[in-house]
Amino acid sequence: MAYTVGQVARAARVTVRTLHHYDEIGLLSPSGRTPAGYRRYSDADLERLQVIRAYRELGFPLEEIAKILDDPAGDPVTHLRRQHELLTGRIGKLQEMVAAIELAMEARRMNIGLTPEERFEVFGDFDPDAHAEEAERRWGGTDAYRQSAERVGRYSKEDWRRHKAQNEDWGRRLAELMASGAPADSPEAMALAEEHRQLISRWFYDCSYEMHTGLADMYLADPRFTAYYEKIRPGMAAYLNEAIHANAINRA
Amino acid sequence: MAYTVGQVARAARVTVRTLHHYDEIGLLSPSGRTPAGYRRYSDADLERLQVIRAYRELGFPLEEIAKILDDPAGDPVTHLRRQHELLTGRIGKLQEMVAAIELAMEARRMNIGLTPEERFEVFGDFDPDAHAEEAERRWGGTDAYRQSAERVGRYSKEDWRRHKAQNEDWGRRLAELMASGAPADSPEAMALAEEHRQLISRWFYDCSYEMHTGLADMYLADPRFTAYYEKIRPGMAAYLNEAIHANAINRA
DNA sequence: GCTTGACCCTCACGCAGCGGGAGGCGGCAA
DNA sequence: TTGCCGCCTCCCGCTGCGTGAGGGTCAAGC
Repeated sequence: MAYTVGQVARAARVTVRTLHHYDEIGLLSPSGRTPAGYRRYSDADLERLQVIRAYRELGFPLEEIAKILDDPAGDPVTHLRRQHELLTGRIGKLQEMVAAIELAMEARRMNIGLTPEERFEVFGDFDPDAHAEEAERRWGGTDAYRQSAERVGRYSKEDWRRHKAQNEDWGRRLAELMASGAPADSPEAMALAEEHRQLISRWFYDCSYEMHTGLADMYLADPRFTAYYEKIRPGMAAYLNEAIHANAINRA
Repeated sequence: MAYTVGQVARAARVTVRTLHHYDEIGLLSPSGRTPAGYRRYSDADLERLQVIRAYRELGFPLEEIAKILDDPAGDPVTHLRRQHELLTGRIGKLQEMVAAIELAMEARRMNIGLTPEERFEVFGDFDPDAHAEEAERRWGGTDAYRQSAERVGRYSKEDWRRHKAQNEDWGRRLAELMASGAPADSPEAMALAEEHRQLISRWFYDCSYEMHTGLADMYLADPRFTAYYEKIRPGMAAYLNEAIHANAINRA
């Protein structure tokens, strides 16, 4: 029923100093003290600390947390609800960042240049002003980028050439399969989808089925990726998309 | 090709002051200056800043970022890959937090007391020592909790009584349906699952179909929730779980 | 009753990562 | 040449603690 600083600290995964600090600034003062001056925390204090920790974890400054907590309208359910919303929002933001990184990776893999703006888009909101201002040189430096094989990093030119050859070979076979009239969910198409996935995994990053379907959708959504595949053979972007999805479902 | 601080700041969504700071500590020094002393950033500087921002966003201290960036083995793909891993890891952590919050919400709704440990479990890793130390009073204070209706916050006793009545009525009807032998994916069962979802939404928090299936799984995984339903009628936890899933699939 | 080790207390300084302002020069459009 | 915006260099301030120093306390075991 009554806990010492140390106990509270361990339970709440914070340091004793942090509790001292919260006491100092009046955010969480223990409801009692022993004759010797030791802090004694009650269950209610623990509950308050829990809420504090949750908001902190979500990036709230202590002062604001104090305000929220002292708001008379702030019952526990309200906090939980708000935290739930904030969390799902943050998850969404992180997923966008993941998508942006996957885009960057695929752009490298396919040697597609990104605009400066896109390279910063990872961080969410986009200032339309900055966008407009930089729009002029949007397609300026990209062509130089598009040609440089060193962009993929530590791979040697030889490595890069081999990857490119494998990739082109794969593309040829997929084009042939399409020409043969095999449906996108045929075993042969799925096999080529799987090969595509493993090509990525071998050369770039571990590509799960989930990621793979994400990439597939990107190929349809982003005109540059679409163009990449359409240039190999018209209809290939959609065909590949379907084959990748079929493959993912089949393997799951 | 050469940008001023202001331009870079706007593009990268940071303040000029931040760029000054990065220059001061040598993390990102512009590759040139004008005769007047104005900082001039090159494309390479921008690219470096992009990587810096990404790691910062992931919570890395500047010093560590400097180390990572000056690591000769650190090519761009390595960074992207690492960032991708870190991001998915963080998403996982946040999803656990979401699950913990949903657990807390449902525990409140069903008037099930949580142990102090669980209430802090939101924050990930659990110290087994602290756990052992507190295990004694694990079931101590819970009974008092279990009885207090005020725990749900700002609802009046009257509100709470009404929710309880609705809830019990719903439980009775589900039990009757089970007794009638209707399968868990029958329209009637799905209707009751939907009612369950709306009961939650009306009284506590907006419950999406996705959340609802998450709750359903929790009912099976957590013995306290299971017990809650089994006490109404044996087999109800599994039955409800199936009905909720069927309902979610049907509405999607 | 006494020691011992873990735990608690109160200062008090330090640090990261900037924010924000003062005071002043530079660039360029009208 | 005037005005205005943007750039420069100090430099002080803030948050949220970390990390001692220096010293009391409590429960256990002898």
